[in-house]
Formats: sequence, structure tokens, C-alpha cells
Amino acid sequence: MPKPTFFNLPDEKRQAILDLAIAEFAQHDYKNASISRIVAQAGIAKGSFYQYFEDKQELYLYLIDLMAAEKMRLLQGEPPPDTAADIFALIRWLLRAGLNFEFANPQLAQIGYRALYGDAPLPTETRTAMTKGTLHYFQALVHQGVVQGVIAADIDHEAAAFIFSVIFTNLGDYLLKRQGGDPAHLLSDPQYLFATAEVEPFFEQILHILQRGDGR
Amino acid sequence: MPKPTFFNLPDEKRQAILDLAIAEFAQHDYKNASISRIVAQAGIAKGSFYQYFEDKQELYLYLIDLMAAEKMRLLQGEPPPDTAADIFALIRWLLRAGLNFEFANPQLAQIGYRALYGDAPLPTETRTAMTKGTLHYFQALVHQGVVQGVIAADIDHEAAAFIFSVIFTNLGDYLLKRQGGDPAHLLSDPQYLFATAEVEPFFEQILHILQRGDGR
Amino acid sequence: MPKPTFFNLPDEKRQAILDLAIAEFAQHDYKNASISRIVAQAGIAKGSFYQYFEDKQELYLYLIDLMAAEKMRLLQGEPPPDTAADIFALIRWLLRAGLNFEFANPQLAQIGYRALYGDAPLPTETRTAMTKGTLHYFQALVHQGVVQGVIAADIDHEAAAFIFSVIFTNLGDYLLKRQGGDPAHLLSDPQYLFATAEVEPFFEQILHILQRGDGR
Amino acid sequence: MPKPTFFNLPDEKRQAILDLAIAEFAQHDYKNASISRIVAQAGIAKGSFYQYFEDKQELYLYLIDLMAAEKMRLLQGEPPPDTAADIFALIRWLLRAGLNFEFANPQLAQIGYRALYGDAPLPTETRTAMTKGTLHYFQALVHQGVVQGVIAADIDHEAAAFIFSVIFTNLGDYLLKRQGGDPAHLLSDPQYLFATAEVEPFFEQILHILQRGDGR
DNA sequence: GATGAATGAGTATTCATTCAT
DNA sequence: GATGAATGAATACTCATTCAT
Repeated sequence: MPKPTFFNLPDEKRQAILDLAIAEFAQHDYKNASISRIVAQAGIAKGSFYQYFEDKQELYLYLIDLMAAEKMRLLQGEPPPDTAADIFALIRWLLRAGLNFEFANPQLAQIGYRALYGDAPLPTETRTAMTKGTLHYFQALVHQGVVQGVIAADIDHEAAAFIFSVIFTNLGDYLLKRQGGDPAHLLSDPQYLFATAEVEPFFEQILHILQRGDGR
Repeated sequence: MPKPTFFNLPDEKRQAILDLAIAEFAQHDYKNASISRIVAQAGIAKGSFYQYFEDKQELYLYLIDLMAAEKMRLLQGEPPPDTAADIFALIRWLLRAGLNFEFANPQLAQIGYRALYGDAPLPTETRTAMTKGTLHYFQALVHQGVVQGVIAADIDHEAAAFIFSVIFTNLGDYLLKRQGGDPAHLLSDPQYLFATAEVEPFFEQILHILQRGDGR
Repeated sequence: MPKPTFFNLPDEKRQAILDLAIAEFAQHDYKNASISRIVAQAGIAKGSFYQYFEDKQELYLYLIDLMAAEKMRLLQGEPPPDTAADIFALIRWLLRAGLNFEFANPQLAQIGYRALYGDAPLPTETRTAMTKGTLHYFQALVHQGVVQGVIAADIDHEAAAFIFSVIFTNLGDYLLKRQGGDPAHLLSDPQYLFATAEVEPFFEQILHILQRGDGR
Repeated sequence: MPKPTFFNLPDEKRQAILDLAIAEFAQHDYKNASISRIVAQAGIAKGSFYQYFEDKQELYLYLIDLMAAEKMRLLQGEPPPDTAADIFALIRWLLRAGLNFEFANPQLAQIGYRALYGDAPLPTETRTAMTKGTLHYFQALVHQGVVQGVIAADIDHEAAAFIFSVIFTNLGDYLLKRQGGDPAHLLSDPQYLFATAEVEPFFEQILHILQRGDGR
């Protein structure tokens, strides 16, 4: 957690620093992200940064927290469809909420990717929470679906959860890149707004395959 | 491409350098991989390295090439089953060949992961080739499957290719982590041999879902 | 000298600040003693410190003054034995008074040691006063002793004063270390009370040598 | 120990770096001694320093080694008088050899003082060797003197050793300061040569007191 | 009189790359 | 062709001091 000093800052200034930090950690992985660059761009003194954060890692972990919080906010913003009714509706909703997060916060999403695959100094708990968390969640959903009778009983829970989570995790990245254009542009321009309408049909196709399979 | 001097080296020495470089870039991302460590372990002079390679990036790109070549070698080593017969058999074979590569060359595979998600200075062409290549290949397979009549006609080709490729890309990593144990151990011990038998049932379940879907 | 604001402080608060400052300068030499740590522990604002003291050096010099004053207080507290009677009795008393000071105020004593041997920005006058002062005092005593007839007339005054003062200066440190234990403990625990009885015999032996010599 | 690189340097350059380092660590204690200043004055690149030494501490410990070696060289240069004959002659010789070292190498001697009283990161063994070493040596000498019959049998060995060693340790510093002049000058001018003849009478007086005592 | 955020020159250390031998 | 010392810009981080509120 940042020091109180940071939260006492005028909203505008605090947000400016955060935005620059997010951009920096989205464009470079942990080791290469440079505190010097951040403070230079923010126009604050080196020492001031250390009034706000204990060290580089504290800033980084705070960004991870922000990312998780923002993701949660979107996942809990609109109430999900009634689980009791149809587990597939919930999965569809989950995937879409994930997408919404990535399109609304491509830089935070990128930081999330780096956290998963990079060398960031994450507490082990956080790291496992990030990977196993999604898996376990989907596994529970699959179980529920079987009980409900909307998921075939002979399906392997783990295999299904793996497929769901790997799609959940990579769909946003795929669509972002599919949009073409300059990914660097996407990352450096937080204003970028994705026309989700464009991806609707594709989205439905994926769900269709997940439900019915590719086979004939 | 390395300079001619590199290829004039005795096979043994050249391979020793390569092995150390692979281990280094598997354990650290591009920026943190250290030329100093490589030459120290290889017992060659700093300057000699620059007789063999223009710079750090040239070595790195060469390793990426090696990785791609090795992957290709495995994918083309044993002839795949007759495509004409059953496209699903080919997909199963592909996934398994991908796994074989990851288990046989965990360090190269790790370098591949880092290339996809890290900060490496890859030429845009190489980067897109890595992501789009797999996709296009699967898309072609899907098309063929439809023609053959083993893949349902109403399936979206792109969606199916996306699902195949995302599983193809992540399956190895998932199984490696699922094995538990120390991933560092896996990476630093190239002798490590995976008991593929253990993963067979899981593998079949995934294929089953891909073919028949989760739905009931 | 501290600013008037410092002396206007409630006694309790002023003393708390002083105690923390003493502990800080006893544990770290001048440059490494941290104003930040002092104010943090004292629970006062950084800026407040600079209302009390011009700068770090002013605080430091004030501590040196305190140390000298405290030493003087002990040296003059109980009246020394009658000089006229026996100069050796006075020297014995002096050495013991010095020890009392070190055992009663190990932190102040430590600050004194650092002042003699460290990098502290002492005014030259203060520094010479600290070293030469003791010497001159002992030299006067020796002179008096010769007049009294208790010190051999062929003794060199300076040499004798040097020996006395060097023992006076180092005896406390030696005994403290000889006690064994953790010197850091001694320094950080001002409550520490030295069992002076234990050092009595050693003390007498030293005086014996000073008076009679080692020779046979 | 410095890296081989350092010893491969031309004698002149290597010595220049050492001289500057010695001056730096003589004028500032460990923490305040600045690698930046040393390399700037030596006219070498920051990075070069780290080709020669692992880090700041390695340089420092090397200087301590140099100091000890130089002291040993002087203490063993001219063979000491025959111990069997007269232990007091040996003590006189020891004190003089100590003095010679301090006058010939005032800066190294100063580094030694700082090591004893400052916050330097010395291995515990080294630190205790420096303090206890001298004491034990003198204690052994006293014992021998008693056996020889030149030291009175009723003398406390520890007390005598303490007095000898404290004089041994401080005599040089005292004489240097007594010379008056600017101690900074002495430290920064390694050419400074002390006229040892001047201190002869004083030296003899001290020995006289140690042997016969001040008493009448 | 009290506050505490802002400052910026300072620190040790790293490392890909160059170049004279 | 091999060597390995030299380089210097880069890094995260510290801390006494100032000053607007």
C-alpha cells in the first residue's frame, strides 16, 4: 500500500502519477520499468516518489491491486444472470465481463499478462491466486452445470475448466490484436474505446463451440 | 544470424555456448539475461562473444530461430496421420507433438513463452508469425475438416482455430505446472523426462470436449 | 545552541527528543545518524525539528555540550579528596569518577568516543579542548604531586600526564568490552547498571602499577 | 582480495588508485568514503573500479590488509632484541616499531584508528583480532617478564597488559597531534616525514614510568 | 508555532559494448 | 581470431533541508 502521503495528493496529480506508472509497467516488465522515467514524465522530484511509495515493488503491487479491483468492479458491477437458471449463461456473462475489462483497461490488462508470464516479484500467494483462482472458479461452475443437467455428465471437470479459463484469459488479447492497428497505440492511448459490437458474432461462435463441440 | 566465426567453432564449443545461452534466456527475460554470465560460464572472453554475434539481440533472435526449427523438426519428424482420413486425428497429433516439444525442450519452450509475453526486441514480422502462424494453420485445418465432413458446417472457422491454438499454446505450460514440483528444476535440468503417460487421460478429455462440446 | 523554541517545549517532550537524539548519535556516527529517524520516533514533524535546531550540526554540538556538562557534574558532584593531602588519592578518584560517568551514561560516553575518533564536524576549539583539556589537567596534578613529594621528582610531567589521560580515556571502554555481553545492548539500554564492585581489584592493580611501576 | 584485473594494472596506475583510496578512507569513515570521489580523482571510469574490486567493502578490507601487512613489515623488519635477555627491551622496541609505522604511514594508521572506533563492516574475527590481539601479546610478554625476573611478581598481568597496549595504541596519535600543525595536512601529505629524534626523550620518559612508576 | 510534502544532489552498483593488444 | 580491460549511462534509493499552508 502506498503511504498516506500519496492519498493526500490532489486527485488530479495522484491520478497523473498513476496513469504514467500504469503506462510504464504496461510497456515494460517489472525490471525494465523505470522509476526515473516515471518521475521525469510526471514532473516530480525523485525523492517525492519515495514519499509516496516505499519502493518500486510497493508501486507495482499497488498497480496489481488496482487491476484486480477494477476487474472485480466490472465482474460485480452488473449482477450476473441467475446461476440457478443456466450455468452457460453465467459463463457467457463471465467471458464478456472479462472482455469488458480488457477493452476498458488495456494497459492494466497488459500488466496482468506480464504478472502471469513475467519475472515480477509477486508474493507467491498472489501469483497462485491469479492462476489457480480462475481455474478453481471455472471448475466449480462446471460442477454446478453438471448438477443442473446443462453440462454433460461424462465431461471431465478439470479439462473443461482448463478450456474455459484459457479462453477467458486469452480472448481479450486475441481480439485486441485482431483489431489490427498498432498495439503500442492501444497501450499508450488509454482513451481507446473498443466497439464491442464488432466482436459479438465471434463471441457467440466460441460459446457455440464450447457447448456443442466442433464435431459433426 | 551469427557471424561465420561462430560456425567455424568446434562443434562441441559452439554447442556449449548455445546450451548456456538457452539456459540463460530461459531463466531470465531478454533484458535480464546477462551476456557476462554466459561468457563466464562458457569460459570464453567477453570480446570473443562479439566475434560470434553482432550483439545481444542477434544471439537472441538466433535462439528464437533454433526454437522454431526444433519445433518444426518435431512437428514434421514422424509423418502426421493421413489428413485426408480424419482431420481430428491430425489435430490430436498436433497437440501431442506440441506437448512433446515442450517436454523435450522445456527451456526452449520457456523462451517461446517469454517471446510472446515479454519485452523482447522481436521484429514485428517474427512476432506476428509466432501468433498468427499457429492460427492460420489451424484455420486451414478447420476448413479441411469441414470439407471432409468431420467438422460441423456451421462452425465459425476463426473461432474454432482460436480455441485450438489457445489450447495448443497453453497446454504444455498447464501440465508442467500441474505436475507441481519446482518449475526452476524443470527448466535447469534439461534431462528431465516427463511421464507423458500420466497426461493421457486428461489429453483425451480435452479432445472429447473439443469434438462434442460441454453441453448436454 | 538550540533555538528558544526548543527550551519553550514542555520538559517531558524536550527530554524525549533529547533521549532519542542521544540514542541515535550513540548508535551511529555523525553522518549516519538520521534526523528522519529521530523525528519519526519522537512523533514530531520534520519541520518542527528545524524550529528547534538550526541544523543537524547544532543538535550534535548541543549533545556534546550535554555530555561535557554531565561529565563535569559527576566530576564535581562529590567533592574530591583533599588535594593537599595526597595527589594519588585524587588521581584514583578521577579515574573512578570517569568510570562512573561511562557506566551511568554509556550512550553519552559513546558519543564522546565517536567525537574523538570519527568524522564529526567539531569546531577545532572543541576538539582540542576535548583532548588537550584532560592532558593539561593531569599535567597540573602531576606538578602538584611533585611539589607534595608524592610523585618522584625525576618524572617527566608530560609523559606522566599522557599515561594518566590515556588510561582515563580508555579504561571505561575496556571494562565495558571486558564485561562481554552485547555492547549494543549496553548502548540501547540506559537502565543498564554496572556492578562496579567487580572491577575494583583490577582498578587497584592499575593504580599500583602507575605508582610503583612494573619493574622489579 | 581485489580481482586479478587490479594486479595486472601497471604499477604506477595501481599505486595511484591505492593512494587515492587510502587518502579517502583516511579522511572519511567507511560510509562517508566515496567511490565516486576516488574514481573521479583517479581519472578512471566508474565501471573500471568494479573491474578491480567486487565492491566498496572489498576495497576497504584490502586497505585494512595493507595496513596490517605494513605494520607487520615494520615490526618484523629489523629483528627485535633478544627476548631472553630483557623483556623491557622488547617492549621498548615494540613501542618504537609502532611509532615508526604511524609516522611513516599516517594515513594507514588513521584507517586503523577508524577501524577500531568506527562503524566499518569488519568481519568480527578481524575486529577482535585487532583489539584482543595486542592485549594478548602484551599479556604474554608480561608473563615472560615475570619469569625472567625483570617484572615484579606481584604485578597483575591483565592490568599491565592493558596499560602497555593502551599506550602502544595511542602514542602515535598523541605525538602526531603534539607536533601541532594541521593534522589534515599530515593526512593528505603522505610525504610527511617525522623527525623521530624529537620524540626520543619523551619516549624514554614513558618507559621509565612504566618500569619504575610515578610514585616516590 | 507546527506541519509534512517537495526537493535534488548524492550514493553504490550493473552491464552491453568497444577496442587496443 | 582471441583477449579482457575500459567505458559511461543507467538503475533504485537516501536524506538533510526548505517552505507554503
